[in-house]
Amino acid sequence: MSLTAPKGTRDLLPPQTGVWRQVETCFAETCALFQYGEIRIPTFEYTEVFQHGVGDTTDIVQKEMYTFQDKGGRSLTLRPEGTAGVVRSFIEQGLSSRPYPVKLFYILNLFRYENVQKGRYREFHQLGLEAFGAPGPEIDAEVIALLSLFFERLGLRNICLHLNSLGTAACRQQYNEALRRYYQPHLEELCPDCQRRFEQNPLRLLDCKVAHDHELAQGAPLLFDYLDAESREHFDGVTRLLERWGIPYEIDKRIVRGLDYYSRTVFEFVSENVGTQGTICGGGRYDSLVETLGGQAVPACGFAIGEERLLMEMEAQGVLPSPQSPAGVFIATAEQAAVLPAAGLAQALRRRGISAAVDLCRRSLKAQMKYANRLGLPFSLVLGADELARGEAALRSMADGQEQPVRLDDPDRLAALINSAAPGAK
RNA sequence: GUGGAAUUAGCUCAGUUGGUUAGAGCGCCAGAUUGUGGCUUUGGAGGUCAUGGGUUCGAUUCCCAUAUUCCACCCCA
Repeated sequence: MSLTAPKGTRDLLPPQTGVWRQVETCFAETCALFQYGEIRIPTFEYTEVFQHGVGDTTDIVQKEMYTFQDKGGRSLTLRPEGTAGVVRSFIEQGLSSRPYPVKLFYILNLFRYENVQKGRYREFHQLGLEAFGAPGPEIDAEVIALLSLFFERLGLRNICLHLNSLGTAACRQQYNEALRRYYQPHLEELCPDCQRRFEQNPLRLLDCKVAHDHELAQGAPLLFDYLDAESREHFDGVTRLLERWGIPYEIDKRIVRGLDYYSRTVFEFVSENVGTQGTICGGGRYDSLVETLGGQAVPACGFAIGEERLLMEMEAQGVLPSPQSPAGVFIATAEQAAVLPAAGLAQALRRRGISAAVDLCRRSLKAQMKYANRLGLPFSLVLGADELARGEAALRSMADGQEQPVRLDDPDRLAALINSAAPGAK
């Protein structure tokens, strides 16, 4: 038996989990400010949901899915992304009968069978949202405004917003043909990857890092020139709003997004601090996905933030919230006779919302004090024979060692005392 | 799927040009302090030297394979 977590997965332990929770809480609160509600969906779906939703030709479906048969012979897949499952739920639950737009956010763990590198794991986490039923550019811009506010609340700076439009499926197809016409004479010179891209996804040709191919891409036709009038108008609508809010953006004609379902607006937030996987957030509009998966034609828009990458960026910028020391009190017992009163007092304090712990290892008073110190608790409460005889305990401030007697029969007062001093605890 | 580097205590790392009981710092437990943490000091626990083969009188050390970690390609968050 191998006692290691499977490749590409990892354990998250306290106090690190507290940092994650703070980031997730901040996201949920920001979403609530824009009136999004949380959706929770299954960890696995029928495999077709992703085949049709993400697209049969994508890398995700072709080589990255954790697919298995259950005992009933059904083909199931651990979710490699959130959108397809949310759209499946939108259709199945009849959410199109809710008032539009339907605004949903999620915090999910996802699974992709890939080789591990910086900012990429086999199980990873995304903070994301989807908005259904709003056809205009206003929702695209608002979703970006939400992201902008979220990053601001986390204290992040200088995450570059890259913006592009892929147009409709029709003009993208025209453009793909134009690209092929442009590259056809040079087919032999292209790197093997690009020869494959030429067949499968010509848009990716623009993205190649090989020097020669990169040069060639400079002269390639621009997708912008193939946008229909409505897509142009839509795109202008997005940028107009971003400018109104003072949100900086950069038009990046190379961003393409890997998933088949995007149309018109696509965007990324990119950082230089996350290795070569610098995309912290990717999103855009997907007007035909609901229909593709068997629902009505409902336009939609969304994004996903890579939580691991977001945390890396926060660390690089030095804005990671420090893990919080526990608040509350450790009730130390100097005598066996104090164990029962200590247990009673601990529960009385907890009822009053004060975090309290007692010795569970039957250790010496000294060892108990050491324990309380190591946990970083602001207070300990010492119960011994002398104090018990007087109906008291000694409340000790761990920061300065000052002690004061407190009544054992007045937990309300004790709770108030601890609460009033707690905010100062580091 | 491909390529590079790495793997010694819970953590960060020394080390053995192949030789008997493998070390340090931090952390953990306990004592010095018979009712009190942090500083100091003393001691203790904790390692099949990633796993499996091979070479050798002898392998933690050399060789091969595998696993895992880190980084990169593809691609994505």
